[in-house]
Amino acid sequence: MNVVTRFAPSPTGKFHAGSYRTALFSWIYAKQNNGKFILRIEDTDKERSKKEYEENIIDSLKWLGLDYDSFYRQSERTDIYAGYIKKLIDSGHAYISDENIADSTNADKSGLRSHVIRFRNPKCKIAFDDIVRGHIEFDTTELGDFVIAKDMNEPVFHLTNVIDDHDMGITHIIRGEDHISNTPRQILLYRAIGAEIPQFAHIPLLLAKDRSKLSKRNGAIPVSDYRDRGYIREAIINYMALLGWHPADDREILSIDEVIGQFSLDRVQKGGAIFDDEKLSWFNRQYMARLSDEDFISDAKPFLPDSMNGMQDLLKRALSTIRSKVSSFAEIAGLFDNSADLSFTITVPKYNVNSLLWSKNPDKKLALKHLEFSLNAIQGIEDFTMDNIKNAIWPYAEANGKGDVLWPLRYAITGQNKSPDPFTSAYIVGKNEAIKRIKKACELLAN
RNA sequence: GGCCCUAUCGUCUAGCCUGGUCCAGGACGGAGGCUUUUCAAGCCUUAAACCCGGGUUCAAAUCCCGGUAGGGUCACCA
Repeated sequence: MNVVTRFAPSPTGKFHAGSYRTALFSWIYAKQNNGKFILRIEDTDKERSKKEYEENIIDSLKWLGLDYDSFYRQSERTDIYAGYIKKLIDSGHAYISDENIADSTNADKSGLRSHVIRFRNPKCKIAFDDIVRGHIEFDTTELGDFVIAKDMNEPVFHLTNVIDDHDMGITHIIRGEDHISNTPRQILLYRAIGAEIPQFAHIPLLLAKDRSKLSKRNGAIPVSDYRDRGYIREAIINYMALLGWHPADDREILSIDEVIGQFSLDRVQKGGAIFDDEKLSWFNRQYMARLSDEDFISDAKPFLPDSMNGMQDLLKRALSTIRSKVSSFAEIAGLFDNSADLSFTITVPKYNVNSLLWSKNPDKKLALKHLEFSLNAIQGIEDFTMDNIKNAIWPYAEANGKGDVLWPLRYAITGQNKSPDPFTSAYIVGKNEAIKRIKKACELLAN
């Protein structure tokens, strides 16, 4: 069988994790079976559908690399639906119904039509076998004669969804669990139009922290925000794939190809999963760590503040520190802000003399003596590398007390309680600047 | 409320089909420790779960029944 899956969002909000995971599973399933993946914008609700949301969905899909083979927009298919509605009425499956608007239970009665097209419900038992949940049965009696169109040119979700899935040859409908209860009436519709019923796979919902359905108002962060914050797309895909699915072994870092290779709808979880931003962040860090220095710098470039322009050398010297401090590219800028970990590389630190003293042994003379040693050692280094700096000072520090020697040195260079170690810090600022700063600290201590 | 779905550490999950190898494994997060005596990262260690009650069985996280809890859905939205 030639597998065809689809992702059918309504453009009524930004593309967030909930719908993204649904799209991802559909996409993976299509790829894995050498099938086709279709994007269909379900914009039949003219009130709530917005072009900007459609663009956000398309952009996000593109950024993530979820490519589709065909693209449709329901608002452009009105004629097709009208044809089906006519057939349904002619065959007696549907009828034009007189509505008593006053009796409607609908809270908002504005916009209600006096005539509407309803499906003639045969009121029977419907059963289907869901790929992830197994056998599910419903009695459609309570559904009544549900509305399938407001008029010939304004069909409603259930109808357009069924017609399109049939028309586009969708073989597997992979969608959220919230659609389970829509399935029986859609099956009724498939039968009425004489269509084959596709396979259903209802995947569990993504939940907010309070275990309710993830939604815009409920902690759902748009995928485009992650892009803007400098997340790596593979990290997002990897993490999302693991929400509701798990490979047979214990590995968690999986490439997209590995996920496609191992994915199976049978192994999809039945219970909903809470989206955990911290774990996503960990995944992103893992993927950042795998980047070469060159790739890291080029990926980071768009996120660097203007003040970093022309400071490529500094960026390179500080790279190992940056890598250890950051879990997304957008965080790099913050590292160089006032009083942040790397601000000393841009602004010469100001501090109180006493800060130069190791708290467990606050002795000015001792600190001065050790600092003078470090100064000499550093002045004597020809090739100013991190290793050479360390080798020049480390034996002395071990002999004379690491805290006593290293704390004043680090503080002299960085002026901060929290910063990289003294050797790294010296290396990042460079030999001349390091000497300058240590000399200044010595003067302060001498007075 | 009706209908439907679900139920393993705080979170994501493995195991459940084919009962014993599970005093339940991995990962995130937590706690503690190590390190170039500050941070971060890294490494090591550690706490932490089979919703409850009945069965079936020599043996149940795994099978059966009944509760309970959570979620979804009940539109002229999708």
